[in-house]
Amino acid sequence: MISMRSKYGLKALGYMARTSDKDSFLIAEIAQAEGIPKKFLEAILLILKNNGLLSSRKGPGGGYSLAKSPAAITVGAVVRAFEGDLISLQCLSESAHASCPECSDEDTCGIKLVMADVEKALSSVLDSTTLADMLQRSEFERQKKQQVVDFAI
Amino acid sequence: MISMRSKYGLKALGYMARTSDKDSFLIAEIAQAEGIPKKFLEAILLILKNNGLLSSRKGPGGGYSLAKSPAAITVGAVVRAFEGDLISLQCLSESAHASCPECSDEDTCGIKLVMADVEKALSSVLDSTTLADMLQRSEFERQKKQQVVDFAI
DNA sequence: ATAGAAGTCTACTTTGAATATAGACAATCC
DNA sequence: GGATTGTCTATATTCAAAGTAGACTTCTAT
Repeated sequence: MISMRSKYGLKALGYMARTSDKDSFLIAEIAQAEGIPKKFLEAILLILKNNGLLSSRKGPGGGYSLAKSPAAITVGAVVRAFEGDLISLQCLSESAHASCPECSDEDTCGIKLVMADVEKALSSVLDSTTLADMLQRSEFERQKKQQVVDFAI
Repeated sequence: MISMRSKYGLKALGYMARTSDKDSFLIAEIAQAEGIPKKFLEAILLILKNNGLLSSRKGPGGGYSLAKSPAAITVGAVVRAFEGDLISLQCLSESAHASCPECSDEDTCGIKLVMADVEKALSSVLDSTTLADMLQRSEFERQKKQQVVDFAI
C-alpha cells in the first residue's frame, strides 16, 4: 500500500515544504538530505512533476519547486501518483475496469462490495490529509517531545 | 492490499458459509466451485486453519469446515492471515517493529503519523465487517437485481 | 557560441515476493 | 490393507519494485 516510491516522494515533498527559505531544490540536495538514492529519486520527482505536484527548470540555477502550496497537496494525490488504484481488484479499478477472471457475477460479488467500502475509507483519510497537515502534526510531536526533555532537565 | 490469496480465501470461506446444507467440504470441491487452482487453494486453506478460522479432518469423509460461525469471522481476520500488516511501514509494524532505515526521528515522522491514521481507518472497516455481512450484502444485491429483471418482464 | 549545470530519458540489473505446481507423506476410515 | 483426504517440502515461473548507468536535452552565464 505504501511503497518506497510513495514514501520517498512524501519525504521529498516534505523536505521542500519544510525548507521555506528556498523555493528551488536540486535533486542531489534532496537525495542527500533525506537519505534517498539519487538516481531513484530522479524518477520519483519526475512522476510527481507529471502529476502536477512539482515543476522544474533545467540548467544552472534550475531545480525542482512545489507546484502548489503544501496545503493544496494531499497525501492521497501523492500516493495515487505512484500506486495507481489503492485497492488491487480489477473489478474496482476506475482506470482499467475489468471483471475478475473467475467472477461469476460482478454485480453481486460480496468481496467487491466490501472492498469498495475499504477504498472509500482509505480515500477519505488520504484525500483529507495535506502535506501541510502532515508537517504540522510532525512539528506538534516535535514540540511535545521537546517539552518533555525540557521538563526532565 | 488484497492479494489473490486473500481473495481466494474469502471466496472459499464465502462458499462454505453460503452452502449451509453441508458442513464439510473437500478442497477439490471448493476449488472447482470457485474457480481456484486446487494446489494453491490447499495452501490457502491451511493458512486459514492455522489462523483458527477453519478446522479439518483427514481421511474418507473428511474435509474442511468453518471453525466459527460466519458472523464471528471478520474480513479483517482473513486479510490479516494472509497479508500480515495492512500497511507496509516497518516503523508501524506490530509484529516486527523496527525503524525505517533512513528515518532520523521516528517519533516525529509525519508519514508515520498519517499512515497510522490510515491503518486505523482500514482496520475499522475490515474488522467490523464479517463474513455474514459480506454474504448478506451480496444476497441483497442479488435480490435487487432480480427484481429489476422481474419488473422488466 | 560555448561550457558546464541541471533535469530527462532509455535501458538494464537485481532482488524478492506472489502465484502456482509436483510429488512424497501422514492420518483416517472401512 | 487400501482408498481417501489433508499436510508438507521443494521447486518453478512470473512480475513488479528497487536501484543503477549512461547518453541526451535544455538552460544559463559568460
